[in-house]
Amino acid sequence: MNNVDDEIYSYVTGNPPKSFLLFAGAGSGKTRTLVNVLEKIKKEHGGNLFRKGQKVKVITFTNAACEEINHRLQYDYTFSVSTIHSFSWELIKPFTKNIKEFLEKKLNNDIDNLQDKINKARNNNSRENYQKDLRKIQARLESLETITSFIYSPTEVLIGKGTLNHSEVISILAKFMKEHSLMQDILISQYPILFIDESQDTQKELLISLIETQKANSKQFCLGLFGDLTQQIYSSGYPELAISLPQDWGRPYKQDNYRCSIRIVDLINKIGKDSSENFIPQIARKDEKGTVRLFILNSDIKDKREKEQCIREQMSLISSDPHWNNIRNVKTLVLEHAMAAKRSGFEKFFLPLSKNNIIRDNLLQNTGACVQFLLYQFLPLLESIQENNSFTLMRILEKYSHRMDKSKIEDNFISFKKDVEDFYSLVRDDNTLENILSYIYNKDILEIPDDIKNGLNFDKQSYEIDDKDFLWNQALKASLDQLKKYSLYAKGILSFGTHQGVKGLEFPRVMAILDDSEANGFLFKYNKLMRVEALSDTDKKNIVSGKDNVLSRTARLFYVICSRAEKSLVVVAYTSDIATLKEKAVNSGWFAEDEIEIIAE
DNA sequence: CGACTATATTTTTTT
DNA sequence: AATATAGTCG
Repeated sequence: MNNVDDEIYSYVTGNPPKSFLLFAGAGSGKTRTLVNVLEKIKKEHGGNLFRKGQKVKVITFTNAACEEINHRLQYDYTFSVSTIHSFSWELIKPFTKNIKEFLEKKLNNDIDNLQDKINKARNNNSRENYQKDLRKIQARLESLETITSFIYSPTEVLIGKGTLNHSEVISILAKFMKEHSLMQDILISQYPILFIDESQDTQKELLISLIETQKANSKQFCLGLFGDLTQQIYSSGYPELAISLPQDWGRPYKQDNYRCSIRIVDLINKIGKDSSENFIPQIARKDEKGTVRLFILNSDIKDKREKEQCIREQMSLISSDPHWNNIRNVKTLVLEHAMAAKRSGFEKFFLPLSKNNIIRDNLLQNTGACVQFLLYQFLPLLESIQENNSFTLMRILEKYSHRMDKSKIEDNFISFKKDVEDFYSLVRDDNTLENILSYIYNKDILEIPDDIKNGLNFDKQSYEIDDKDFLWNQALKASLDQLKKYSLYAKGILSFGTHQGVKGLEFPRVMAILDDSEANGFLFKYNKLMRVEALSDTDKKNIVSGKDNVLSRTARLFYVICSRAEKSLVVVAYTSDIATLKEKAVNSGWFAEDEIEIIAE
């Protein structure tokens, strides 16, 4: 326990308890503090809580964080750790009637808005789209009557089964807590102490309702928010959190950084200062000096992948660290998954499928029948053939192949064996998935999921742009090699990560790639941050009115990615104007002249 | 043709 | 939430 841990412990166990917002920057040991405080609560008050049937609730942003904290608490029953979504769902689940009322209101409201748009639409195509949406909402509204209970399942739209999606679950809890003191009572009687990790990104409406709950029950309820406003990177968060809290809240802060080397702490302090006036600089606690470099390249340079490998090799010399040579030892951060796909060579397979949100989610989470078939049946089968491993091949066929069952009869077995042997010549990395799968389909070697089957036999005349059959058809034109690369990415073996996805993580060597020209989103613009691209009128308006804006938003994301690095960091910036970007990098004090390299061609 | 409007685009979150 | 692009109206 250190000072801040003791301070927080005394807030939580005081009479009355004091709620608090802990400012804990990157690498400051925030989770350590959380765990220390919780362990002391257990030691001193665990028995008391148990007798009252109460627990300390801890809310995290991701499943991964949930698992990490649970592990560090040794899965102790004094605590209940969950993601914000499952927390919300658990609380609202029993109130089917109220959820129905909420949905009725929401859906009617959506219907009115759509009706408005339909009336105003001048374009037939968009009118039809609105009408299509309208019919979906009306169907959902009608199905409400017969629903006896809801399920939380946003990936499958099961009409009539009463499904709720991510944002609905959060909104419903926020609304229930705001309007019904019963909901507040249920919460605080179960969980008199509630800690929220990554509170800077916690949904604004829910955070406000929790703060209101605390105000109304300040004698029996302690709300502890852990976070770092400089690391707010989701737009659903609450940027005004710090200034909106009641005066009687504690505001401890952790200023030390135990993660990053001295030079990196220096860099992130400068970025942080530019992102907000209220930024508190960190103090480096590591002895290591560390290395920071900025490489600037032209946006339309060819072979980005190759250039980036050259940069890794240069970094190995600059930082005297041979691990930089191997991409697997360097966490490479890109803004979007598509950029990782292009750099890793699975874009032909991934890009078409990513146009459909459900397939995309399945691809990124290894879920769904198609993805699981490809990863756990199809690929292992092909790899066993390529590796000439007949033992594994037989094991897979025995487990998954229908023809194996029928092969009890001698004649069947001989023809099956021949079909498999003939298959060998098709199994080449450069052959298309379509060719390989067609053979498997025709000879019934494995049972292929319907969506992939429909993709193989695609012959529709008209279809939507996210039609899953069409997208599978496109994706299957990719080579086996692409699927193999995707499989490595899906299993987390490739060293790529997205800028937002690595929140909370740390890596010895980080390559942060800034490439606006390749990005499809619209929220972040590194070239605006670097003063290369002019600010739009909207940007200027937002800045003048003190609203969150591209510059502050991008600066915070830049802060997050740079602060992941423990030893050394290279920022790879693509731009249309190398000279201006360099000037900004030097003038802002972020990089020294001799830390900047330019790759012209 | 200029003025205006509609649309698409990203990340993360669950059983 | 910001903006480029495609499409439509007068």
